[in-house]
Amino acid sequence: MPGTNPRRRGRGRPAAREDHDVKAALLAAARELFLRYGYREVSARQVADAAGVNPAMVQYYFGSKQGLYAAMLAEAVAPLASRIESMVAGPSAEEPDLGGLLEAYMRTVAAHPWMPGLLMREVLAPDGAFRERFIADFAGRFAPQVARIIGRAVESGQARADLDPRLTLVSFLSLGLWPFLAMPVVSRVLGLEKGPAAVDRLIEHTVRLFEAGTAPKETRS
Amino acid sequence: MPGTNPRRRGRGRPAAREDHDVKAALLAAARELFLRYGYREVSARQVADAAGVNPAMVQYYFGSKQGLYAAMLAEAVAPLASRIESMVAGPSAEEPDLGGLLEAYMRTVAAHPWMPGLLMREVLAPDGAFRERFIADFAGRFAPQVARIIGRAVESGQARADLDPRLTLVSFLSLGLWPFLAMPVVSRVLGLEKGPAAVDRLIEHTVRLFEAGTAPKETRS
DNA sequence: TGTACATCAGTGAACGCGCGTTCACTGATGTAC
DNA sequence: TGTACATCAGTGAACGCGCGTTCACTGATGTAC
Repeated sequence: MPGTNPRRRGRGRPAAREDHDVKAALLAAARELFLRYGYREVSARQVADAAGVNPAMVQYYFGSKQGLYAAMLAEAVAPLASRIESMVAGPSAEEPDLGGLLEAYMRTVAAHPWMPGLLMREVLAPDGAFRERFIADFAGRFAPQVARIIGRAVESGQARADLDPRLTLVSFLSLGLWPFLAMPVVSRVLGLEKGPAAVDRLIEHTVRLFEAGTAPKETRS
Repeated sequence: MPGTNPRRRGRGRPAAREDHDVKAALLAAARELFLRYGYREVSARQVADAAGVNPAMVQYYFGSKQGLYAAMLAEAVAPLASRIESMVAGPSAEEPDLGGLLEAYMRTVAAHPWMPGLLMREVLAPDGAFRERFIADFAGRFAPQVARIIGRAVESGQARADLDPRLTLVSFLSLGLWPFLAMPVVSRVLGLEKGPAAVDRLIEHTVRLFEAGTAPKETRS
């Protein structure tokens, strides 16, 4: 009875087990490794090892390493995209609250620590494989919407009249994103603490700076 | 006369030529490729090809691919470091002008387009090979100095009293660095122009936003 | 319910390729006499 | 100045390795009768 001997090398179709979903394990491992270290830095074998799975399963389930990455990315980004969608489509559209929007944005980024790194890698890399798709699906959708919100704030007198909405969006994104990326280094170099309280303080500081920086000139509270 | 026949395969010590400095060619090619695409993305063979040089020359002159990268980096960063050194040690130390400092910082970055990408890659990569050295030589030296300048501005009443100098430095760096990194994408998504005039406008906008954002509350010009 | 068999999930070895690096070797150049 | 030779700059082929991917094969599972 060679087929039923559990000591035999694991060839042939393995017995079904509820706790062993190869595809999901690959996706989870891919998420953990790719989002942290980037596509090029991680080999398909490393992902398979981390998932406890035969390397050939990458091709079996996803066609290629790129296919696995794309599937993982879609899964990871989808909830984020819908969250940002609701942020920019919410009441902000009617009566813009740039400070509130910045805070919501920063809290979203803080809740998804892999986001700045991913964005940097995809935005930055002069010939990243997923750059175009990322721009089309993500940046291209939300950036103009937020720029319009800022424009409305300028028109309604809630923000400084000489503000260029697009440059202000660049400042908005810079202030909200980069700090999270730089935090590990900054906290070492400047002795800043980490943890949720530090994140709260960073967000509070940043929102105040941005609000003061964009407030109309002659207004006082 | 095999040795003097120019058609013979190029073995043996090549005749000296003034216009052919192998080491300098490697450094130049390394600068161009590594600073643009990053260490891991570029192979030593690619650098050698770009330099028009035998791949073994990487080991011959620099010991290893890492050695070549380190030599290139030292050469590229040295003038930049001294420039920043003079910026933070200049009159800013006595009577701080944060807006002026930000403008000088941004102009330096704009003049060295590879700088943000390099910083991102070295700062970002969770286990980049040169991360520690970079922090020790660069970030660790200047960041505390600038934080001190900001602190002095707060004490002297030139900046808002409730400002945390370290968090303000984070905002300072974010505003000054990230836009250059994101510019290629932002200009596509938002239809921003490129070129020196656009850089001027970005810097003017950013300095104004930062100055207004850090200005004391009750002061008016 | 029992049996025959197509399908299905997965294995494990191997493929070709580019990588960083090594190494035996070459002939021009510099130096000593 | 001429000659002998150590040194020096560089060549070109090869090394072992990890990569993404392919492929022949296996035996459990699902289905048809």
